[in-house]
Order: sequence, then structure tokens, then C-alpha cells
Amino acid sequence: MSVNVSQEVLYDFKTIEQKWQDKWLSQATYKVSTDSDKEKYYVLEMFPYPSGRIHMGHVRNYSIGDVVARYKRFRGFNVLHPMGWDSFGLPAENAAIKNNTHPARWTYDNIDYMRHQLRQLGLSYDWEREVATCNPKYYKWEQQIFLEMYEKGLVYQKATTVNWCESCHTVLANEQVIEGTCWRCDELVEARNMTGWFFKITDYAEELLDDLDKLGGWPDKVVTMQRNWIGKSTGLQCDFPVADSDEKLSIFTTRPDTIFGVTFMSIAPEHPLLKSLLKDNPREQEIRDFTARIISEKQQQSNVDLTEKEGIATGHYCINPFNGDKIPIFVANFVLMSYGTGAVMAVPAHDQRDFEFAKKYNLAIKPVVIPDGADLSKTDMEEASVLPGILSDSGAFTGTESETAKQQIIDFARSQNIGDAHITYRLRDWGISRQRYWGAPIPMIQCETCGVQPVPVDQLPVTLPEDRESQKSDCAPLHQRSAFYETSCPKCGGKAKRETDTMDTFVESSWYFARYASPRFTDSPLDKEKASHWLPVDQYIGGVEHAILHLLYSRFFTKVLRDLGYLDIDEPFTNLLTQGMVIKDGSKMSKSKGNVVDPNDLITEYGADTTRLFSLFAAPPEKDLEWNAKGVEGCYRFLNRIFRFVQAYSEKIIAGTNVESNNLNSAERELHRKTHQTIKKVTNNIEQNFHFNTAISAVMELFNTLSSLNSDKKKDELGNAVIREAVDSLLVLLCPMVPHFCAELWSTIHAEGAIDDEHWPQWDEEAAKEDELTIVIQVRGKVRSRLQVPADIDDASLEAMALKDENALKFIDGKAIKKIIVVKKKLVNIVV
RNA sequence: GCCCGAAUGGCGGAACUGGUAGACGCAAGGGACUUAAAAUCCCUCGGUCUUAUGGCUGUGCGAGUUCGAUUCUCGCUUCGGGCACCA
Repeated sequence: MSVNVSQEVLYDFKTIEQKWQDKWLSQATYKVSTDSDKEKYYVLEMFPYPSGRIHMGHVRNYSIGDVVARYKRFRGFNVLHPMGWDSFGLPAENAAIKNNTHPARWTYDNIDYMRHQLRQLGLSYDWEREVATCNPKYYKWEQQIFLEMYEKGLVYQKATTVNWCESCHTVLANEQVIEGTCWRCDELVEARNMTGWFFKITDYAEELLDDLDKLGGWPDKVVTMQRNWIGKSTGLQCDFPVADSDEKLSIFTTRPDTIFGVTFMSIAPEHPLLKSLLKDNPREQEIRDFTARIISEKQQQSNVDLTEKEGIATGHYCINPFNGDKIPIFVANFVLMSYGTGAVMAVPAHDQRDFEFAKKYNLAIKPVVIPDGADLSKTDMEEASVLPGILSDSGAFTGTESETAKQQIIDFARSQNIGDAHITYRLRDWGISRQRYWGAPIPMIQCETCGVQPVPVDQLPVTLPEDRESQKSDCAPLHQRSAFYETSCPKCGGKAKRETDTMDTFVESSWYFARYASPRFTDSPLDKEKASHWLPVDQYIGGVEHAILHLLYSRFFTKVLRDLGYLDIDEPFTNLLTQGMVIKDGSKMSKSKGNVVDPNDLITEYGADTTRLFSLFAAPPEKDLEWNAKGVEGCYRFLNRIFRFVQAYSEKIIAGTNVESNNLNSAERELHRKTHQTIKKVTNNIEQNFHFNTAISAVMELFNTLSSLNSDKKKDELGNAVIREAVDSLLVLLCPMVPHFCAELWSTIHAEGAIDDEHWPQWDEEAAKEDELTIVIQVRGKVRSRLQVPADIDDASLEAMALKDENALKFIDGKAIKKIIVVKKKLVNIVV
């Protein structure tokens, strides 16, 4: 029987993709519920901000997620795979002003368009669970969580120095300041004093740190970044009495072992003690001018550049409680009020900053920790010595090893009631107040008589004010809208004012993954039963740019929701995959560089399947992906070749029965073996590390084997059964990547049953075994010859064969054989 | 400055636990088909020497361990990422 494979037909992806998308939608193929005997699997990709249209980064992220979802379904899991919209945020306001539309209108239009785009990609979401965070039905529950946190003391208001972005007209959290600039618009951030609401994330600092150890399924890199961000330091907090005064200066140090080397004190310009130090101070004006200048410099420069160390003596002294030394107190520009106590004991001999400062102002440098073999006495030091060593000049502690001395000195401070062990974190509380319109209102009320009052839960949601014409742009912040903020006190009924700040949009994304478990639940933020069924997320996928921001906040919220009784897990995301960027011509795609690839164009020209296939094939997910238009064509060619083959061979495939593995000719055995090897390879690639690129190349190899066996002289030896087995397997293996394509071809060769109802193929280890092996023969570690041998050969005969091999003999050249190394099924190395 | 990570053909990338470097794809070159082109199919494809069998060389650089190193150790170089007065 001869079959013609048409050489010219290109498969009609447009019709095929439309057909299957319609089917999946109308039949709600990917809808899930908890009533299933199957084990649950929750795969989630970071939901997008509805900026207008999807970009290649989304395509990549969601293609990866969809492969995981479809693969796990084939493996028999009950897969939750939802999608939604992180739909509050600044761009909506800017766009609304620009286009004279309303942020809500702009946002919902974008959502409609982008949902359409995601459907065009054939992503297998349960669309019935879709959420949009700007919907009052979503943020109502966020407000309720806020209130419950407030009741637990996890929310508080304070006036403090905040990060202000002038271009965004709002405050930013510490995590949102990237190298001194705004995470969203790159504008330089300035310092301002403002009142705002804070989440007490620092209450969870220790647990957030400890539980990092539970995140074995996260990239080490992300765990390390979080660990550094939390920045735990242990040391001594200790009081230094101010000379001729009742006041004390409290310091924190991680080097209590150097406490005998303190030669001065540095305090932050904002330090509260400064006020009393200035009283009756002859140099009051000079000091005031200095601190004012430093504070304003700090505000302008933010934390971009390291400025030179600068300070001024206050004329006051304090007493080192350990040795009675009288030491001068300086105001210094490098001391941060927001870390530790805002005051530092300065040990210039053992701290580089203090060293530079001491050099500049000619202050004493007193070495007290002498590293092994070093001589720090008297000689001019070039830099601070930070190594451990033996204490000298340290009273009763002289001669002690510095690590031991740390604890002894802490113990001593405690016994004298002047200090104790202390832990300090770099992590600060999360400032969530934003002075913008398009965000979730903070449900608090300020009463003239009763003070701050929470909005009663039954009055939620506090919704954003609608405009007279909601089509029109009016993005005035809430503090400019009296109709919004004028209200009455829930306690006394008197005149009161609503909080006019809205919440940081990172609050919405800190719990959306839990809401997906019960997205329409109307009794409380989460249906506990559903949440405990689905959570934690088994596999979370998104960009590494959220390594700290979103992922830290979500971990915090998970712990808070647990403590509020909504969740019974400690960590939200068991496994995390951080995918690389999509780049072109060596750099990130951007409008300014003019190297943007629009997914729409690709879908129109090649279809969703090809687009997905290339974005999975070109690189492993965690690496950056270099976009290559020619590479896309290669993937398209690959799909076309399969399509033509299956069409041409459909009769044979349909006629194929089950493979009888003990009754195969050599061509059949070769294809049968390759099929099972491919199943094994693809399965392992996906299971181990989601390396779809190598999984796809394995399927390409299988197809190459299939088509070459068919084109050459062995053509007539191939029975229908092995062809059918190869094609059936190939289609299921490829289905997670190119679902429409495989569904269509499957339907042409199977009268009944959709590919979605199939099981993942299982490989047969026997069938996958090679019956011949290539053994490498080395002489002195260099490859000299190769042998084809039966797979079951034993080491002794292998060795014998190697010693008889002509090529090997040439290189042995009659020399004495020292040693022969035989590696099973791999090689023989003859050492002469 | 400190802490991570990476470096393999013209390109994207592969290589199990130390055991055939370059799978798969792209590009390039040659051929078949065609009046021609496109499409499709076949062949070649790290460098170098050689008529060829084949030899030598080759995974950023330099050492080391080993019968054997892309893989392990040490020291560099370059690039990328994170943190950056955190006391």
C-alpha cells in the first residue's frame, strides 16, 4: 500500500483553533469543582494588570501554566486553573484622563479585550472563577479583612517619613522603591512626612524568615532575596547614660564584643534626644542648621548615592557603662532613624563607616579585637578590622575569643540591667496608603469626638464614588470629593470624615489566589472548606520581578488569613517557577527600542499553537527567551509535517490494533522503541523541571523517526499497529503544548472520545530498551574506537573485545597495559 | 563594596550521578522537483591538517584532582541579577 503525503497543504489553524475554543467554552471543558474523587492540583499564573493587550511575556507565562494544567489533567488530577485581573492601579487613571473616559470603563474594556486574547491562545482556564479586583464584590472582602486585621492590632496609622513619587502622586512602600526610584515609572522617589496606614508585617518577620526553609519548591535565588530583605540581625541593645543628665541613649549593635572600643556616639539627625541636647547649647543654631541640611539633602537625594560621611559634635557626652569612658555624641548623616534605635555606638577600629568618620574628625581609634597574628596596636590603620579575634583592652573580657565574648557581654549587660540581647529586622511595616482614586477605599472613619473608627462590617463595601456621568473621566482623589468623605460617626452619629486614601494594589494580589477557591462566596472573604480543599497553590508561575514585592506580601497575608481563621496553611505557594523575560535582539522588548512582537500578529499569521510551541521550545522556562521569527516558522513547519502525515496515514492509523511487542520486525521494533523512549523522556522532562524545550525536541525526534522509516525502503515493513501507537502517543504528548492541533488530529483518527479524556501514555521499560549499544573504547582516556554490541553483553567479553579492537591496538602499540576500566554499557578505557 | 547566578558552534539551546561534547531547532551551503520561484524532500554543517581511513584541537581564562572533567576543587575575566550607609 502506498500513501502520498501531500507536500503543499498548510493546515488551517484558523478554523481548527476557533472550532476547539468554541467547544471548550460552550461545554465548559475546564470547569472544576471540589466534588471529584481525583486528587486536587492547583496551578496558577500571576494574574495580569489589564493594561490593554497581552504581550509576549504573558504568552510565555500562560503557555507554561497551561502546559502544566493540561499535563496534570492527563495525569488524572482534578486541576484548578483560574484566571483574573489585577485591575486597580494608576495606569487606568492616567488613561482615563488622556482619553476622557472613566477608569472603570477603560479597565473593563481592556479586560474584555484581553480575555478574548487569552481565549484565542486556547488556555484551559475555568472562566467561571474569573475575578477582577476592582469589582466591589471583590474589594468588599478585602475591606473586611482589613477591618479584622485592625481588630487584631495588625493595622495602625502613623506619621512618618514616606517614599513619595511625584509623577505618580502617591506614597510607595519600601519594597516598591527600586534603587531610589519608583517601581512603576522610574521617577526618583523623595522623602516626605505623611500620615498613613500600615500593616504590621514586622510582627510576622520571624515566621516569614523561618518558613523560608519550608519553600523547597522555590528557586534558591528568590528565597535568598527574601531572607536578605527581611534582614535579621542579632546583637545587644544597651543604654549609654548621657553625662550630666538623667537621659539615656539606647543603641543596638551586632558587635557587642567591640563595646570597649567605642570612642564616640552617632545619632540620626531625626533622633528625639537631640531636642534636649540642644537645650541651652551654645552651638544650638549651628547644629540645627546642620541637621536641617542633612534632612533636606536626604529627602532630595533619597537613597541613590552614598554621600560622604558628615557629622557635627553636639558638645554632649555619654558614659560607656562598661568602662566608664566619657565619649562625645555626634549627629551623623549616615545614621538611619528607621533602623535599630537611630543611635550607633561607634567603634572606628572595627567598623568601616565609623573608621572613615573618625579619620575625618580626628577621633580616637581604639582596637579591642585582635585577629590571629595581627598587630593593631598603635600603628596607623588603613581600614577597620572586621575579623574575629581575641579581645584586648576590654576589662574582664580581655583575652576572650570575640565570638564567645559577644554572649558574655550581653549576659553582663543583662545582669547590670543596662541592656539585653536584641533582634532587629531590616524589614519595615508595609505602608499601604495611596493618595489615588482607582484603588480600594480604606474602610476607616475619623470622628471629631470619637477619633478613628472602623466602618462597621455590615456597611461594606465602601465603594468608590460614581461620577455623574460615569463615562467621563473624573479621577480626582477621594480627598477632593466631599460627597464621599462626609459621613457620620458609626459610634456617636456625629459629624465624621471618611479615610480618603485607597489601598496599595499589592493588597489585592496578596490574597486573590485564595479567593479563586470560592470566587462567588457571599458570606465572607473565603469559604473555608473550599479554601482548605484547594490551597496551597501547588505550582505558581510568574516573573522573578515579584521575588520580594508580591511574593512576600502574599506569604504575609496567608499567615494573617490563617490567624484570622480563614486558612489552615502556613505558606501559599508550594512550588514556584520564575520564568525568564522574552527578549529580542538582545534586549527586553519595549516600544522605545521598537523591538516589540505583538502576539496578535503571530496568532493571525501562524496560529496560537505555533506561537505557544515556539515560546516553549526556544528556551527552558526559567531562562530568558530570545525571540526569533525564523524559529517560529520552524515550529510551524513541524506542525504542518505532522498534520500532513496524519492526514495521509489516517486510514492505516485507524486500522491499527494494539501492538504485539513480541511479534515485531526490526523496523517496527525501532519505532515501537522510539515511541516508548519518547514517552519516558517527555514525562521526565516535565516532571523534573518543566523543561518543555527538551520535551518538544524529543517529540520531534520521534516524528523524525516515524517519517524517515516511512520514506525509506522499510516503508512496507511498518504495520499499522506501531504507526498508530506512535501517532496516538505523539498527539497526547504534544497536546499540553499545542492543544487545538492535537484535539483536531485526534478527532480525525478516533471516532469516539475527545483527546481531553485520554490518559497520559505510560512507557514500557522493556520496549524502551535498546537491544544494541555503542560502546566507546578509550586508550588513556581518549576515544579511539566505537563498538556496536548487544545490550546484554557482560563486562568481561566487552574487555576482551576492546583488546582485540584494531583501532585500539594501534594506540596501545605494544605498550604494557596498566589498568582497564569498564563502565557498564558505556565504555572501556585502556590505560597503558 | 557585599551576596547570588551564568559563560558550550554563525544563533537559540542539549548532554543521566565525572564516562561518545554539540541532541532538537534556526541560519548557511549543496542537490532533487519546477519553465521559474515558493513550498516540499534529501545531503553537508565546531576549528584545523590530510587524497582519504584518520590525526590534532575544542565547552570564558589559568592551575589542580582523576584512567577520564562542560560536569568536581582553587584562583581569575566578563556578563547578568539582588542588596547597598541596616550599626
